[in-house]
Amino acid sequence: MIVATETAARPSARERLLAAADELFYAEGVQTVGIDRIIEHAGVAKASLYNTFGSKEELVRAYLANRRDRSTGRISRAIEGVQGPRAKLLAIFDAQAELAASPGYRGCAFVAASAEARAGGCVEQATDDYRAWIRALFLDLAEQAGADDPAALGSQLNLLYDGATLSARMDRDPTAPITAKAAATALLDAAIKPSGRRS
Amino acid sequence: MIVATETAARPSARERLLAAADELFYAEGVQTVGIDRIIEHAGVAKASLYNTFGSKEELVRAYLANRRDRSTGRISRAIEGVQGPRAKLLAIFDAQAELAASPGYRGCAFVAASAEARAGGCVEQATDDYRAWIRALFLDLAEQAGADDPAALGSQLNLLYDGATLSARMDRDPTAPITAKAAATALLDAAIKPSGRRS
DNA sequence: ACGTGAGTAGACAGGTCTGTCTAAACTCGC
DNA sequence: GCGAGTTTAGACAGACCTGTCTACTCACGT
Repeated sequence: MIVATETAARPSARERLLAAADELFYAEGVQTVGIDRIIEHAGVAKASLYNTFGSKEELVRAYLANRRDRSTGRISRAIEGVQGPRAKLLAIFDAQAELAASPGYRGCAFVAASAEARAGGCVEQATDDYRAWIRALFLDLAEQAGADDPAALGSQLNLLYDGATLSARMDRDPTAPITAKAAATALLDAAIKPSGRRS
Repeated sequence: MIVATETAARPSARERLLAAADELFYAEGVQTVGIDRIIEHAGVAKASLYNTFGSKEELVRAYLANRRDRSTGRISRAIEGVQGPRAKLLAIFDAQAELAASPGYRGCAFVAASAEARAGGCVEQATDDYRAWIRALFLDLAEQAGADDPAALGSQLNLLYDGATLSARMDRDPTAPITAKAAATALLDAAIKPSGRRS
């Protein structure tokens, strides 16, 4: 088994391909960007791509898996230093605001990929995985926060999160997560009856 | 000028092309569906398409304009029989719920088209028009409802509306607008201080 | 020095796409 | 009937796409 040069001096062909795919697929769309653009941007030969991934679809799958890991990792990191479920929930929107304000932001990669892919393909599966993770996170934190109806609160906050994603993309408005956070605050206040101690 | 057969017995070639484009573009995507599929589904010759619209891009533009007119018309109809701005705002979500539960629903056509098109094209312009109309509607009703901060409330409700659109599509969950309506109710209660009369 | 294996450049096949063009068929007022 | 304009079917051009294949280069362990 040859596992050398994994994190060697210069990035391997696989890493350069993944980096190029991430950049181009996200910026212009999975369907729009062709293989030739990818390999040109990565600086590798076409045969290297097909030796490494086997097909474009497999490259798309790897691109989405990479996006999922980075997104869930970013959110996890954003809330891990925050104390209390209520503050954690609001910190999710702060992290989203920071992301939406970063240059080159074009909305959720899964929404874009899903709009281009046909139903039932590998894109749909990756999308379902990613969205299930976020949904579970909102539900978990809503339970921890002591909501009267955690499922309802979690869904509502998730809706705000999705809406901010969509608006930031479609309206090119990086302040959408800020608006969502304000609405989330109001929903939290309404959904959590203070049981003894005040905020 | 020849303007006969506008609404004659059998639909004109233009109408059949538009109907075919609406069905196929919405179901499978603007980029994915080719000219040949459109003309086959419409039952017209390729030359008729290019004589009528001139290019595929122009057909896409007509498709989106048609979608916009039907969407804004549907929303206008849904709220025109409802008394009071608060009830009108909630009726928007009822209309959305009905739409999301209809067979073949695949989310917002503009979101899908925007994900496929390149930035700056005619799709972006049509999308901006449509979204500006909805944004103005939410702002107008929030003002009429007497919100303390109409701009904030309008944006927040718009965010819920967008989130429900996205979730209904991505999660294949037609109940998302119902969830959004519940959240909208809570936001309305929090944003409108009762000034004299009760609900 | 040499063989091995990975990477490279690029031609190529087979398919699909948009858009043009030709020639035949059809419609309809007269 | 007839002639003018419209519609039709389909071939075609030119571009682009994915994926395969050949031949060459280069690093490297032994």
